[in-house]
Amino acid sequence: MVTSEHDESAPSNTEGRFVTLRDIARMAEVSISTVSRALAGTGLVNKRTESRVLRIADEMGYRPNALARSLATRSSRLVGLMVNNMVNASFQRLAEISQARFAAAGYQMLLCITGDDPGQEAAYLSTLFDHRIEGLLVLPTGANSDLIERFIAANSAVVGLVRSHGHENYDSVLFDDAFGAYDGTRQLLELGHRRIGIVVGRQDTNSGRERLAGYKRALTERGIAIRPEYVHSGPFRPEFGISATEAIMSLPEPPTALFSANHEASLGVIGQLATKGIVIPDQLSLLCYEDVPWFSWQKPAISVVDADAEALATLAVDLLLQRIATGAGSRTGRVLRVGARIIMRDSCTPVSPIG
Amino acid sequence: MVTSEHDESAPSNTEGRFVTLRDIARMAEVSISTVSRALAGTGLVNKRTESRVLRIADEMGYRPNALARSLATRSSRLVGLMVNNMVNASFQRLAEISQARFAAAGYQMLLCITGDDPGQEAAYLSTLFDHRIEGLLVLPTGANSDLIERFIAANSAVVGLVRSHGHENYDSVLFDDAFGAYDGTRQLLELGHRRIGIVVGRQDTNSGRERLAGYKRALTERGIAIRPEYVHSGPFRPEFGISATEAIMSLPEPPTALFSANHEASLGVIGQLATKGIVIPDQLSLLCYEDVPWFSWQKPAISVVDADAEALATLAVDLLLQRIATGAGSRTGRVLRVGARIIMRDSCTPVSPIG
DNA sequence: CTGTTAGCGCGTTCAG
DNA sequence: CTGAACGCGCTAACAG
Repeated sequence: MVTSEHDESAPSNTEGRFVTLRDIARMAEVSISTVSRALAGTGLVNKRTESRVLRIADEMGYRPNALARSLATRSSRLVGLMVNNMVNASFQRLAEISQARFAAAGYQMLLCITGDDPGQEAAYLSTLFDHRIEGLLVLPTGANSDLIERFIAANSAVVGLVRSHGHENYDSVLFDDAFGAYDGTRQLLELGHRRIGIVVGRQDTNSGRERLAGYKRALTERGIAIRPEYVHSGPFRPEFGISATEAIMSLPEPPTALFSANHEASLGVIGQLATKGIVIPDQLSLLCYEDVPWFSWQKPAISVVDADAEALATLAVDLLLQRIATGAGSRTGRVLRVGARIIMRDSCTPVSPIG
Repeated sequence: MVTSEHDESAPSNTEGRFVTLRDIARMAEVSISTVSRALAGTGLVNKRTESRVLRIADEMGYRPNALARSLATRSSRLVGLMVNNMVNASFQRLAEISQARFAAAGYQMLLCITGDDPGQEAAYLSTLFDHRIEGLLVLPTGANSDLIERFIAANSAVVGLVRSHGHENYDSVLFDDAFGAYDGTRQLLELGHRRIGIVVGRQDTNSGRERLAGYKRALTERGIAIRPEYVHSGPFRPEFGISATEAIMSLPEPPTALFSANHEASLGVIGQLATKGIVIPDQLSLLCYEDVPWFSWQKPAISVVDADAEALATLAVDLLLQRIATGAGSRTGRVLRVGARIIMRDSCTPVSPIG
């Protein structure tokens, strides 16, 4: 009886139709609710019918319709990740880690890549809102705070990443660039360097400002005057690294150490140093910012201040998950910082006594 | 009348509730269907009421519930992207490009990162199925073809990426590694090299096998015997690059050119070459596989056979989109190849006359 | 042009 | 323990 074949078209799932609770209910000769309860494992169902339903569901290849479930439960179990690009090593780790952790927590992740374009960002924020995401991890351009506010108004959790524009209504987790640069500069100081150049990001960015500030603080603390000709701030591009390096190293009195605190420019810095035949670390100690695998395979291996993207990602996801679980709760707008760590390899040495 | 305030709690969207069609309908004093039609821009609505509805919807901050819409229309407008990791440059481009193109076509992308683990892959395939994705871009481990078949059985489009295990039921777009390696080797031959070493991937992978085959074919065509001591195949890890390089370059008669056709190993190859003090390209011409930005900033800049991830991504997405649009249609299981391109920089020179 | 009705697939009362 | 009935928010016939 149970295994009898009905000649009414059996929903054999060969033609674009999906197996639904009703199909199983018919087959098992019980009601939809019973099937639903059995599948949910509520324990409110007769053991024997439960296992029978489960078996039939399995045989029919049943898979719940997440959309329908979301609608009924009013919870989408969807989260959004919105970043600039996927090229930056930090964002890669962010995507990998958050995707894994969200999945483990039963959430699916919608990925959006803005290219740092406010227009794109606005469009994506709307779509994500439409999908009723329960949480948003966002590296904001700053131009769409109103759209972001909409999420928290609708009771979804938001955690900001990497950038903060001051007074948002949600928590943000940022790199502690000020301290990282401070610490990196101090290391150079420890090695005896007194003439330290820096290539840093644009001063209208968080990281650019903070890293420069850290550098200055370290120097000032040691009573060393800031030499304007030693500091170059500019765009996050390799080309800028070239020109800045050229300028700094052509000085009548060039530095003995260079802090390349603009990651994208580092490519140009390293290239230009090689072009000029400046040998590292003998003639110049080099310290970069943000670790990438090839740094450790360079000759000499490049020392870095690593921004620790893993830590940031982990913290951000945990925060978001917790926020989702506990409800919006307190909208403090805290700013958390994840510390940088210094990885000393072979590109920095004590300043030579004659230097 | 229209603007009168009802004392029943107005849905002012300040408390986690979302504005629905019904809210607008009440406010505009029309039926839900009229609102739906007005918002959909069907033109089946009186111009004046349409604009009024639109205005009210806007004022109330209405945003359609994508989940409910999906359920009603039986189309989720969701697609899935499933890859190994996000570190590989090819996958980054894949993610960026596909996300952008899908978004432009009105699809949202669910990202899944498998870590090349069949277990993870299986879990993700199920979740994606549950979400009723309309299309899937997948770099398959090969262990879950049954789960992938389920998608095409359910009439969703599938396009395979990078790997093919032979006889799948869906189209795949792969890199033309055999030709890329063949072409790269030929370039080296053109430069006069006759002793050419190769460091390549594991022979139980598609790319590993094909690249080695391409290398061999180029040599054979020129009547040059394959020297076993010149070919090293192994894992996709920098460490392997080190040992392979060490072995090859310690040979009594080392090659005059080295083809590092295992991208991950290239880091180690380059590092080890530097360690041994082998100067490129004077003592050895070096050709790598898969371009990354830092190759062009090395001194000398590294020549590469670039696998052209953009082309692959673009083609794959187009294929999938088209497949979604036209329905499953022919399930030919075609295998498309995107050609590699050679980017000659400074790491290869003609073999020296004395060499 | 508009309103009424009927689902989409599922969870969740509320009675039995 | 089980089934009937309702609703999630929206689209899609079907009448008027």
